[in-house]
Amino acid sequence: MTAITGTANAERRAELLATAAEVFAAQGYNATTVRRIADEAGMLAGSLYYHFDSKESMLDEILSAFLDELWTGYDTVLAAGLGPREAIGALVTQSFRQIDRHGPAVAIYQRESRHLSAQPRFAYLADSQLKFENAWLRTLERGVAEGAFRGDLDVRLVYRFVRDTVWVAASWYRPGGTHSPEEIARQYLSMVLAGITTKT
Amino acid sequence: MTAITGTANAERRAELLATAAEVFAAQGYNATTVRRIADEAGMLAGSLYYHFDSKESMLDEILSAFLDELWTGYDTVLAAGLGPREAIGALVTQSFRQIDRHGPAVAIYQRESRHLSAQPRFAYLADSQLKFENAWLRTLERGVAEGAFRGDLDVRLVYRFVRDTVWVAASWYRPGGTHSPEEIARQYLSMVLAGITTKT
Amino acid sequence: MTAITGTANAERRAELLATAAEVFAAQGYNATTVRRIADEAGMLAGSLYYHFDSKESMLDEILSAFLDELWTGYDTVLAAGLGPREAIGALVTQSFRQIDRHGPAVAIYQRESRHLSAQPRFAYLADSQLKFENAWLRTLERGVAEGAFRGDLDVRLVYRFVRDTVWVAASWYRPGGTHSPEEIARQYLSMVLAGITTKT
Amino acid sequence: MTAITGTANAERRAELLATAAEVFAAQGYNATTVRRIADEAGMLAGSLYYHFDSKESMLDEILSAFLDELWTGYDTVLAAGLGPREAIGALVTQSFRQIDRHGPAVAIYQRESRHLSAQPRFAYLADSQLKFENAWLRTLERGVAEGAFRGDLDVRLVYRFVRDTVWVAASWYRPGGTHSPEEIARQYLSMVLAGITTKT
DNA sequence: GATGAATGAGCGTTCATTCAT
DNA sequence: AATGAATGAACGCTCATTCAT
Repeated sequence: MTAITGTANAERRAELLATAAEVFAAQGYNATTVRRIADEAGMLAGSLYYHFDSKESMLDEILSAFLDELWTGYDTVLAAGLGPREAIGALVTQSFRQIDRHGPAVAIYQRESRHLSAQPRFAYLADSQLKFENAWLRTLERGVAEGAFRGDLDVRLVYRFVRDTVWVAASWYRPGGTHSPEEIARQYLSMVLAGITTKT
Repeated sequence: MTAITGTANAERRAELLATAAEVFAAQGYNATTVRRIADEAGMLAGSLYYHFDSKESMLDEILSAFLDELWTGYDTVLAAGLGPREAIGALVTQSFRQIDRHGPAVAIYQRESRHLSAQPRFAYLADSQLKFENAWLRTLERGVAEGAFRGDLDVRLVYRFVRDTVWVAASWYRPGGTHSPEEIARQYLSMVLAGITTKT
Repeated sequence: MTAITGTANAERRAELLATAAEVFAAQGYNATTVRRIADEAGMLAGSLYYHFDSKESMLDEILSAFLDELWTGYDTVLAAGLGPREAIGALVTQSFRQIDRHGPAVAIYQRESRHLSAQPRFAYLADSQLKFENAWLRTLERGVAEGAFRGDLDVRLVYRFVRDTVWVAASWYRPGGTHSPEEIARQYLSMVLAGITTKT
Repeated sequence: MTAITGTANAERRAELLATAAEVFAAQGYNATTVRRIADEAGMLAGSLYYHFDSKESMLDEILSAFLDELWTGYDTVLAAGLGPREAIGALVTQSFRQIDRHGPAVAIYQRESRHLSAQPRFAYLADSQLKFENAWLRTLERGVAEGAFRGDLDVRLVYRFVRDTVWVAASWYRPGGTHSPEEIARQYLSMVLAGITTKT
């Protein structure tokens, strides 16, 4: 009984969060009213507070759930002991899969994370950002050291170039379109890798 | 005397707009209160309305001034009759110069233009966007036709790749840093062009 | 249960509108603050917006409800096929009844209708005004043609005279005073009719 | 020198007050902005404060100047020792002349005096109102006592009837129209007097 | 006498949130 | 679980007023 209710409860929460994420992504967090989310979910604004503490806690759950999944994928890649080129390829592909599966969350993250990370509650965004930066920078530096990547470029610039190149796609990518995430990843990689690898 | 006053007036407006642009860029347009802009400018909220009609008209002036300058530069490049590679290079360099000079405006444009362009007042954003897309797509297609650029990639994907790659830089670029806009443009171009040009 | 709630809801709206009408009538629409209405209703200003879209929509509801009732009464009189003297008498009596029942609305109408009717939302005020004028003028002209009313007076002047004479009473009439609306109508009529009817 | 300046000064004040009165009459006192008056006078809002202490003091001057003139005329009539019928006639004619000469002031008085008279500064409005009421009531009562006016009507009702009948005309009367104030007075009187005098 | 720029109080309105039912 | 009604803080904006120039 309790288990069933708990599951039903969890499902309802997930549904509501998915709805909220879509609206946040479409209109921006600040510009989204709680009433709008409730409308979309077929209830009144006040009723959402039975399920969630606040508008902010909805945002929090959306972003942390996304980051949890993201890091599960990334950590697997990083632990696989791949060479620099393959590692970069795997990370990019992972990223496009996340964009495909968590499009709204990615879009929210892109738009809001900078100013959110100043708040204690969202400090984990800054942590994640740092961990992310470290993972990429180390992989790139390893590639330069091994002679796989060009050494004449500022590594931080390359990092930002690759990072932005990938994540910004969330602003136009729509699931179910012409290209699968893997196909987009393939084309992106063929450009990006050509730009940063040494000529052989 | 009148000339001096006129100039002083125009300077004050420009100062206030620069202040507003910085705050809009840092916090987002919606999240920025008119009181915050006034604080930053050392006056009271109501006083801003002596200089501007509304918060929205400040945004309007910031964005249209930016786009005017941008297109002055772009039109010069596009009318110069350059080859595809050189044209892309010149456009990218122009863009980084704009980021250097109008950083906040670029950041605001990135964040807000999608939903703003639905309003009649900001229809020019959609027009600009279209003109921009045409300029880039034609240059890229010309490059493919002439054999300068790779023909195995989706041209729209390449367009988005290059476009985002450049403009997203506004989100981290700070004037007066280690690299000049021209240096950043040079490094970006050496990556981007390697990714899209045919191997010779 | 739903019916009770629906009724309660409608009653609350009506109460709030009556409160608003009194304040509007006492201080003028523009000079009345939403906070004042809310005070009078025992709530906070923002709470009124749960019930109404705007201050203007309160005004709109007050005026259109009044005009609806007014025309219900007038149309009945006009359709009854009375002679000119009896028709004028019935219209005046109807008017005093409206003043008795909708005193504040009448006062608001007197004070605000001229400038309101320029706004599209309140165009119905101008329509009503025109219909009103037509009804009175035709009745008066019929009376002149039939020899019941004096022909030596400017009919439009007579119209204004009678119209103002009646409606201005709303500015001093208070329900529950010494005279009933019917008694006031009787005395008014005995003056007005003596002034405009031919001597027999 | 001082005299000339003083006169020029007084003329400028009078011009500005006339302008203000027209705007107050057309839009209502509260709805009129100081800036609007200044626009109409060809200056900036702040400049009016060289001539007047405040918006309220403009209103004050307009109303008290009007009442001063009104009472000059009324007092002459009341001191002339006329019979009730002639006295009423002379007062009504005086009133229409005031409407003709001080239309805007009369309109402002009609619209604003009730709520203004609660303020100490405008207590003279209530005084004037009282004096006015006394003059009319005594004249009417004298007429009833002498058998000139009907005794079967409530005198206060008759007073309000005649008073409103006259003053409300300010809301539609425009100087220079078809009828002169004397002609309007004549027609009004022929109706009003027929309504209140005894049949002979 | 008049201007230009600012003040400061207050306005209509929005919205996240609360809570009795 | 959800509703209906309300709160209270904040927002964009207006406007009478001030004052150095």
